[in-house]
Amino acid sequence: MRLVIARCSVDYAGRLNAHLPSALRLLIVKADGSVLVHSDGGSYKPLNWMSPPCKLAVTPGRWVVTGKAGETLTVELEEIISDSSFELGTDPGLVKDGVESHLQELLAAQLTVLGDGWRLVRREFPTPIGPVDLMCRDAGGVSVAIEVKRRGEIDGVEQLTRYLELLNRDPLLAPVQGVFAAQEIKPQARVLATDRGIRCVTLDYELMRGADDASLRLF
Amino acid sequence: MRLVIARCSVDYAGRLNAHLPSALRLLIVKADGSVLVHSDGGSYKPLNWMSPPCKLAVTPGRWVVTGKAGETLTVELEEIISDSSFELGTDPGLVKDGVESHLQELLAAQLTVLGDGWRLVRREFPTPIGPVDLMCRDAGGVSVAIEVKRRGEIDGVEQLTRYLELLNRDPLLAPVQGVFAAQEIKPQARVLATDRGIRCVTLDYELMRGADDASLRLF
DNA sequence: TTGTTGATTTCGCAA
DNA sequence: TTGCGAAGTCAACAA
Repeated sequence: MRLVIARCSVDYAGRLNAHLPSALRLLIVKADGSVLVHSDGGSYKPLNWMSPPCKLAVTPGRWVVTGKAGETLTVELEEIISDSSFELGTDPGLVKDGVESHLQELLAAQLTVLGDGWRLVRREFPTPIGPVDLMCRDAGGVSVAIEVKRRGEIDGVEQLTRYLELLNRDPLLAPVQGVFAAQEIKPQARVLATDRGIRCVTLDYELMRGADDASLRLF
Repeated sequence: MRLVIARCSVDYAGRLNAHLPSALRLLIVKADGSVLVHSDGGSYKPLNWMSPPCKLAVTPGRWVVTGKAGETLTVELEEIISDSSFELGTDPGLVKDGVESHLQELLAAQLTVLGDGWRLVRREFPTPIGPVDLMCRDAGGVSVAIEVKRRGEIDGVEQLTRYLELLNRDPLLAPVQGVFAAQEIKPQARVLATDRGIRCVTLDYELMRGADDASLRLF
């Protein structure tokens, strides 16, 4: 990894064109040849960058990075303040806990959140257009397809609608009800879901995780 | 901006929990207090990070960064290889060209691309499920809702279909026709749109920008 | 290889 | 401030 602090201007030409006027910035060249241009603010996103795979051509005062699809990042170096390189080696990688799949697990184990007497048919119930997160039957034996999201937006409602349309063609399952379950449901998504007869349920992750821990402690 | 190369392990606790085992990494502390943990590969996204606004508490061998919502990033420093700081100043920022909003502007100013006698009712025409990019009336006074995309895919057709369904419930507007306009329209999107009676129009960005420049030169 | 979906998404615009 | 849609989205996983 090479770190350069330099006064530079940058141009990108690819899907769009973008230009950065001259200023002091941090340039990072990673082991795979990818280049990041960072300012001293903003978020984790660089001002400009080139993703791997790409090729870096260095000439005095100018770097030209060319990507797989022919897009180019051109860095004009005007003044180099600092230039250093380090061998970091490969990274063991990130371990995550608490994403959608976890939410799905918890809900599958706590169907009483949705109603008494519900039972799980299966998780990741397969359909020709993709898997339904949870397939259940309610106390009356009616099929219910559940879409689980961390944040419920319109796309998720569309997704569930497509599943329901398909599932309702199967006489062994029909009629199939829909439940849209998320930690947070956007107003527009709620309007669309309600308009289509889909029930919306807000999930409390901390509460569900707590209930899960409590049930584990009983054994 | 402070750059540290160090052997470290990192823990994040917020919306989710994430852990990074010990390894050599680049740590960036920006002027606004935000922290980025980068490995020597991957993309421009850090392995772990804390976005501003946040507060950094430094003790020997340990950094604790606390975010606005109480989430924390904890870095355990085991061995520091390099540690340097730089004053970069504020960045003039990025200039972009070629994104959807620009395409929408150009089309609004050049409705003749779609047909003679068309007039613009308004851009970003509001509906309960989101704004329609362009609302127009054709030469015969018939309402037309236009969805503008850089790349036309199925999602865009679905979006326009939702708008049309809603708009056609309004007796003051109905019947409302649909136009799907994009620089590039995927075959599947074209098939779906055509099947639903939506007209597809491919936009030539360079040509439209040229026409725009030409019209400006007349004044 | 191609497509789909999730993300600590981030970013920008408009109400 | 808040909400919503786009992004040079990226990245993981399945077909």
